[in-house]
Amino acid sequence: MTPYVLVVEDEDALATLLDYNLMKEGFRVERAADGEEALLRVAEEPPDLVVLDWMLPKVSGVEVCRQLRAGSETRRTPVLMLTARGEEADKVRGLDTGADDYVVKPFAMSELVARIRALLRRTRPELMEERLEYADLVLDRARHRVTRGDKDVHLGPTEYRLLDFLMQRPGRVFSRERLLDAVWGANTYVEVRTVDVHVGRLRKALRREGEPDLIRTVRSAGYALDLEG
Amino acid sequence: MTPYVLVVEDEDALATLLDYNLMKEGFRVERAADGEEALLRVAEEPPDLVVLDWMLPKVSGVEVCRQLRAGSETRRTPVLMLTARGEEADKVRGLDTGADDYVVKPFAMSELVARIRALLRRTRPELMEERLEYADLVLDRARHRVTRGDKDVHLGPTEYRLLDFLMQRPGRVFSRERLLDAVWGANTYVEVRTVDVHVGRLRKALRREGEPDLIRTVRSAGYALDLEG
DNA sequence: CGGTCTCACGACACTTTTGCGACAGCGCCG
DNA sequence: CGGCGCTGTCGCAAAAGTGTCGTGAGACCG
Repeated sequence: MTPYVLVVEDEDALATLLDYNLMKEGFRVERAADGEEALLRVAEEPPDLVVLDWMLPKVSGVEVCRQLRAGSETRRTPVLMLTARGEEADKVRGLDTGADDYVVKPFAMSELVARIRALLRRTRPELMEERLEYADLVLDRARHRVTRGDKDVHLGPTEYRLLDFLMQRPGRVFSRERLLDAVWGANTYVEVRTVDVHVGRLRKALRREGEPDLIRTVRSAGYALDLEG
Repeated sequence: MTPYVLVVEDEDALATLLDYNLMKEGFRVERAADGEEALLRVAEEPPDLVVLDWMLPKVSGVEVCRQLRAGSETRRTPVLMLTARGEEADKVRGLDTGADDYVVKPFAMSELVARIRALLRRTRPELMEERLEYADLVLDRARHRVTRGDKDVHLGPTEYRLLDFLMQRPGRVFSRERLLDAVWGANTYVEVRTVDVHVGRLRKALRREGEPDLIRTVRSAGYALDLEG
């Protein structure tokens, strides 16, 4: 979980307010003060959703949006536009910009949050799911609790996030690099092999006598959550 | 309980009176002196109910009400209008604009409180629940009393509110930030770690020889009311 | 069937996060 | 006033979790 939202807004006070409130709502937030910085950050780590001010220094919101649509990694990243009252609201509505939704300033924070939630639910339902299941494994995000066949499994924070990520796409193989990005965050500097260690720990925690191993190692490729080790 | 009521009233004496009385009745109260401030506060933290003066500087009560109805988060927030005597004719329109109830100034405080209670009971029954239970824990809101297995538990005001909040969703994990918002109020500036201290105090107060700890710590995530520490 | 590569795993030193006792400040009440 | 109950902050020690390394077992390849 912890969807990653990039807030692109030049007005500092508003950016801070957004940051604070979205953080509070359980999102991971990064900020960019202009279009240029926004594109840099997106390149660093593609966000799950972008909140984009219409008017921006250097590269305008519309242009940022266009470029997002051009990138293969970000083509489907939902964009929520912030527009001032009279400001070209019709154009945004017209959707020529490629924004998926918009709110008009000034807006209620609660409305913004609701719209963000709605967008994410539409585009990335697995991020919003309260409960992930695979085989006899259950991960309950609200309770922050993992069980395997009714028995509680205790995980450290990192193993928990790792499992959460793997459970979003069971069966799929992820490279160590991909896992580092997803679980540790894009700009953390950690040995790649550290992933092995945590996968090992997760395996151990998930291990049940007689039950099959749920994590599959794909030699020289990565790991996957999968019946049949 | 501790429903959060936003009082929007420009006349200072009346606002203070309302604040004082509602507080006394067990509500958490915030004040806004005009429509603009009201909308800001609502954006910060959506209240459980709004007491709204009909006549307001900057943005009128009707307009505030209309905007509340526009926000998806606040669409269902009950609004209680305060109208002056001469504004009788406007009563109907007040209800047209989406207010859920109204009282005519001057009014008896007890009537206002009764109407607030009625509205909340209708819209947010879980907030008005008289009695919360979990395991052998009982929190009686009417008596403002907590017992664990027949034995009285003494709590300070903060621990009481904290427990009340946790008991509304047992098992769920709340971050320290979320708890600060819910228990201390959204715009109070208190160290995050203070939550730990109060959780600690609550734990101690709830502790019974031989019984399990009812509060679960989730490392790097928060706390939950839960059997099975 | 060796030579490589890759991975699992235990050990360990280091960080981060929590629990807790101590303490000073505050508002209230007799 | 002076005590009392409550609060918020500190600092420290314990607990829990983290990242790196070395070793050895197995997998893959020609």
